[in-house]
Amino acid sequence: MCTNNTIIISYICTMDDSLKTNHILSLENFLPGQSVDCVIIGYENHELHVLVLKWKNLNIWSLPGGFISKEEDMSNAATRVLRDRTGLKFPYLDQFYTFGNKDRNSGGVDWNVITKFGIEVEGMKKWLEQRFVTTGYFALVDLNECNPQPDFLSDRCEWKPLKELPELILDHGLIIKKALSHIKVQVNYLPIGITLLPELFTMKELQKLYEAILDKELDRGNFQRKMLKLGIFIRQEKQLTGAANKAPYLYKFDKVKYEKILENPHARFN
Amino acid sequence: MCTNNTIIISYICTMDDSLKTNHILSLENFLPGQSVDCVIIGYENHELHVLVLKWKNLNIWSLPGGFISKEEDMSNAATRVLRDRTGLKFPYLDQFYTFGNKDRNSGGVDWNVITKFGIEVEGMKKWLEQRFVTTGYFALVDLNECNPQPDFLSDRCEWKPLKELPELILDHGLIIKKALSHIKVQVNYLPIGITLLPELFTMKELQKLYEAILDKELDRGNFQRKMLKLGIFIRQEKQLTGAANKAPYLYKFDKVKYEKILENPHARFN
DNA sequence: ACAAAAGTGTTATCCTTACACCCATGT
DNA sequence: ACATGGGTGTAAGGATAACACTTTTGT
Repeated sequence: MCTNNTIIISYICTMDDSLKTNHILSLENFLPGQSVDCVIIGYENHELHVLVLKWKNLNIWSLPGGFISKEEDMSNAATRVLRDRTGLKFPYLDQFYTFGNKDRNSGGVDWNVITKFGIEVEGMKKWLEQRFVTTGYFALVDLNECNPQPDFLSDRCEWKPLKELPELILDHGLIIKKALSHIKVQVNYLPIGITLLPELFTMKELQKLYEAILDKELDRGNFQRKMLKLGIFIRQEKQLTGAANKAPYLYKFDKVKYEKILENPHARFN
Repeated sequence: MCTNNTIIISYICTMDDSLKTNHILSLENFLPGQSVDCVIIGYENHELHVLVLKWKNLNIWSLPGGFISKEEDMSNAATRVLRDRTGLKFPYLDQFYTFGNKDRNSGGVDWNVITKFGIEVEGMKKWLEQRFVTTGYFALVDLNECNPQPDFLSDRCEWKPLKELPELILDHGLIIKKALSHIKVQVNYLPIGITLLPELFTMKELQKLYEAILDKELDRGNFQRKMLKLGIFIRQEKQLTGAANKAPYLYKFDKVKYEKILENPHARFN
């Protein structure tokens, strides 16, 4: 049982080195009935995107998630999931809500499907069928720095724009909604731009990002003035767009000043 | 084993009637390694208070908490704990954070003390010693409407002002801190006044409440104007204080208008 | 009369909003 | 020349902050 489990668990959960050497990996090494799910958010083409998994040979989609080793902090489990799916080392990641409804993961999924995945682990099906309480984490990432990797249940790991999200298993759709509304409410306290945009960006791009998060249009001139007044931007030379208009400036963040300003409430967008 | 457990569990967890009739109550009926803790907040004498428990015959203090039945939603467990400790039927209660550090409840407590409590349940000590992930809920209540009741571990259940909190077990101090900072950040979206103050109150009292939550002083005149402009107050006749000054008006909330205003951001206090 | 606290007023300053205007660029 | 979108300007209205003035009440 151990050898088999060791293989599987290395899929479920790429352990930290410290955990690897100290423990035999098997389902008993995880907290029963507890999991983490990650809403990994990126931004491209003026739209927010979420990273989702498609299950092997099936038209079933889910959020990336994982179990919590008895030897690790819960936040570590979330970091692990995020790292395994994206390759990112120092992501922005935070907890936003814990989903504990009794029936949240009963029904909707026939766990017999895992037998088709070539997974033969003693107790695996029973493990997956038990009642789970899951804690939702959200990550803000630069989509272009990610290298999406499917997990042991899935054959695809893809960015989907919010408006084209497939139907997701269980309450994963609700989990995404909750993450987005959390980000919307907390927008003034989160490092939105610095995590979701590439190193260099235009004010227009930053504005479109805020518009996507707040789900409403903002005035161009006012946005620019408000943002620049924060004093956390470094203006670069002009961009040579080749478009039929004035070339916009490129900006990058003054990371030191950004850190300071996040501690206290700053520019407000309502 | 069952009879004994049934008695104990009725202390740990006053079940809903629906649960009572359907299940034999024993430790196996609870989610292992998962709990809820409640930061129950009241307001009196210009200070925020938290409801805490003192363990039987010991100088050990903790937050009221409980376990989650396999047959109930997690939020129901929190409501149950709150109801059992305060008698309140329709409290304002919300989740704010889940604490999942590996070592959060290892060390610090010698669970052998429970043998002194006259509790003899098979596996009880082991149950309490396992690693727990706990979800924090906060409640905003009218302190005068509460009827504090100790649980099976405690002989006292008391309101303590924030500045006179005793040392608490495990990470319960941290849990309170996190709850307070959550309330501070969310203050404009929470029904602060309507839950924490009695039916009738003066503007001065409301101001002192906001000052306690925000931990800073506010200008009297500006506070009054800002609040009243919200249009959610009904002015009553003057109060006959007997103090050597002009008698202040009493107010009560217009609950219908209050509901509406909480949905959208309203008056801001920073 | 006086102190104390309520209720209300005043003013300068800042922020927000909704536009308008000019500038640079490629077709 | 002209359309397109960037950068900046402006003026009205609202919100904020600091403080002053008046009113009520018990001693």
